[in-house]
Amino acid sequence: MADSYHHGNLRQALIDAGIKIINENGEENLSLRKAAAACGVSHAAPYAHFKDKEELIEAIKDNVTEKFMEKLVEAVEDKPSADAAIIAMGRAYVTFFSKNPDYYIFLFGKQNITAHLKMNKEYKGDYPPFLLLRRMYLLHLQENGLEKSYEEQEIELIKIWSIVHGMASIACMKGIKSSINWNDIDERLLV
Amino acid sequence: MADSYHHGNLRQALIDAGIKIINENGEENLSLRKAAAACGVSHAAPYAHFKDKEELIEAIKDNVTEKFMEKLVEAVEDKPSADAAIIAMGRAYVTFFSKNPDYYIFLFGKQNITAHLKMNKEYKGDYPPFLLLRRMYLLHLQENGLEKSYEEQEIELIKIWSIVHGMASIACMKGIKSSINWNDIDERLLV
DNA sequence: TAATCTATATTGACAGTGTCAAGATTGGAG
DNA sequence: CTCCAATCTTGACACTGTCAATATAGATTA
Repeated sequence: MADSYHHGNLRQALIDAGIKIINENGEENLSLRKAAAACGVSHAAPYAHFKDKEELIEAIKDNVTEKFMEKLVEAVEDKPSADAAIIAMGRAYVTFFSKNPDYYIFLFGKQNITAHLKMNKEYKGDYPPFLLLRRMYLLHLQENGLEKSYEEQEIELIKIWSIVHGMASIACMKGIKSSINWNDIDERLLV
Repeated sequence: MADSYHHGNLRQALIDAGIKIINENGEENLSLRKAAAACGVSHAAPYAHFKDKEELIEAIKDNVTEKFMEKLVEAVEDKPSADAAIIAMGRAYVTFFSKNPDYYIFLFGKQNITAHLKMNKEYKGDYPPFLLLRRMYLLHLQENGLEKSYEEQEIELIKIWSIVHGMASIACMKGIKSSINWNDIDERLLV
């Protein structure tokens, strides 16, 4: 099936090839033609599966976000308390992008994330990692018998996420503070 | 001088044209040829001033960073205390990018900021806004008679910056929490 | 002033890019 | 078996970054 006229699974093959190119040569080196060539297919073949270069990139983003979510969910599982889960999630969040700066730039760098979120109906207007954090946070309130207004909750949530996301962001700018071991200090920042 | 063979100030004209294109049509629409055309000059003329497209972009980054620093310095001036200055700086930081999401994406989005910092000798390995924050923070310690180890200082600094930078980052993702008025809550987050 | 030098700008070319239109191929539904 | 819709190819176009060769002009020097 590999060398027949029909590729068989070109869509996923293009996504995988795209991820490979991005990891090896950066996003600016990703082109539809190269991805097509990597799949052994003509330069216009991708247009049977993606209307745009943009649509391929969005598909790759979804794919990477899935991997991201796997790490977050994995970090949250089997934790004794919501607080521990939140800390573990923050640690995983920063670690993920610290290990893969290319992914951070790829996911958040290029453009407003809104367009991405809007394209993917499954998100229903909210970002999966943020939803996970909210779930953990509500658990935290419940476990500690706390009551907060909706606005207070949103502010605290944004505060936590801002710290973690900002750390991840800064962790990717290695030039600024490469001496700090992010894996060690993220816990101290979150408590 | 405008229509003579020699432009007179093509370098700055290209930077200004570049900023205009980015603000009006986004960075992905910036091309050397368009910037050259906007200056009424042939398509290869920019190569007399910039070795690369990248070098033009770096020059534009410097230019935008200057504008950014102006706002931060302005916010810090004439404040009664270091604490007030830090809060004002955080507010200005978020406001700047909240008003100009394109600038946030342009400055931090595309690639690792390291390359940019390394290219500009003037930075000497540290980012001007971060230096300003550190100065304010040291003032804060002094005013309140606090003594902290170097590592504690760095962690607190990163923590503050992470909140602010993360907020700015998220403020640019309007799709996620557009209902929040960032100008109102940043103070509550910082104290 | 006149000659020359250097920074600046032009012209023309090349490979690579995204995208579209027209046509070829194929697997599967009827 | 026939035909259709999905998939893929071929060929073309405008646009891009970049380079080499050349032209121009402002400044320097003789």
